[in-house]
Amino acid sequence: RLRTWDSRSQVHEPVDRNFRQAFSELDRLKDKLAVGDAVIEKAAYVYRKALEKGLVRGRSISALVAAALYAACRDTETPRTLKDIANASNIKKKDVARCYRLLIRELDLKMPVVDPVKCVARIASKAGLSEKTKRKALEILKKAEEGKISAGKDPMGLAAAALYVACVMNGENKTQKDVAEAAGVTEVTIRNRYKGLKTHLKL
Amino acid sequence: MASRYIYHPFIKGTMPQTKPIVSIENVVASATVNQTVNLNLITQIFPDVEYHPDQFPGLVFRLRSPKTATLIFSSGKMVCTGAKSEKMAIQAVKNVVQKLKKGGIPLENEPQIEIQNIVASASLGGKIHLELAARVLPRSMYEPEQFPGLIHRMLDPKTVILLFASGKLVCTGAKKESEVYRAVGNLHTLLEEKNLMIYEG
DNA sequence: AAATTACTTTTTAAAGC
DNA sequence: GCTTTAAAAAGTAATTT
Repeated sequence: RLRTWDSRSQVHEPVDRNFRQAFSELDRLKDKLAVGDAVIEKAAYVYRKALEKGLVRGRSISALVAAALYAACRDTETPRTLKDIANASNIKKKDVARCYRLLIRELDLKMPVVDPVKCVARIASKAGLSEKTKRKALEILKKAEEGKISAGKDPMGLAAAALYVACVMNGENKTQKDVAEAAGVTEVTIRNRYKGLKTHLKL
Repeated sequence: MASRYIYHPFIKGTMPQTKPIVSIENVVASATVNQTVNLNLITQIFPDVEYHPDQFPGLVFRLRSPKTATLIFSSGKMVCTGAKSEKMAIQAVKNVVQKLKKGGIPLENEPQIEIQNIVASASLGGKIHLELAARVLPRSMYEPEQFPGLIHRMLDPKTVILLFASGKLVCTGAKKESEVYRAVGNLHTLLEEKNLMIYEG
């Protein structure tokens, strides 16, 4: 599928040379992150817009490709974290985040806010939690969102805390550390979110 | 919190639901004495200064009052940070130059001073629906995984405001204190117009 | 598990790498 | 781009007690 872009890149302009490098990078990340063609196509579209706007000038192509891919994941609601993209691309999370914000600013992109509900499935499968616990966590999360406790908080931390509470309620033998590691947050964050859930939702 | 200011938007008799409380937190000023300066000589006369030329070309000259840190370069240009008002920033630079003169550093000119940036914090009287604000406010970004506040770029006055769910905010980029008050007032009005504020207590 | 310290974001100038 | 300086906001994190 990337062959159409490759053939377009046959014309030897500096821009096409940049494209080829970006596309091969995207193709490599596609397998590492196991994302679909639609996500890669969106990432390529975003990258092209960035190139047209001259945002690549003086910047790492790899970092911008990674940022474009993260933007595509966010836009398509594909659950990939900044850390996932950073690890797959060997670029510091801080740099991917910086380039991502640049793309949002300069290309006037509007991204949906990460939904904690979508984080639940990933954490639950990584930690090996039951369907019942997952469903309970979703209920807890919905009450939390209604209660306006979510604003400004890391969606992963919220989802992890909801799952931990659900584990306790269902008697699943999972420690805070188990859930924290699966979510990529610390136990302290789970404890802090747990406090909020406990007080505001009377759990 | 040095200079505290309470914003009064009820100019035409329309009483707002809250009055923002603004505090100027940091003022950055640049200055020049229009002549080169021997930084090593300053280090000899003022043993408390920090100067590591291999790390950074500027010398750090700290004042206890006004509590500021001034970077001095061999070109005679300076950057003063930490002041709580435009006036304090200007006075700080004058104090630094005066101390250098009294210490025996040959300076002939008065410093030319320019305010470059003002950082302020403020509290609007209610909580904010950040998620909704992210969708309706132009030039705004809200990424809770990266930072808890919404980043809004205001065109006039040209400033950047970090808005938090608590209704507190940080305004930066202003070059005059009056621009800070105008920016906060503009955002407050905008948030109320678009029903993005939540007044509870 | 509470406290402390420290880092994330934004802004701005300076001289040099 | 980076380096250094200051400052606030609220969240997350790494250490220490």
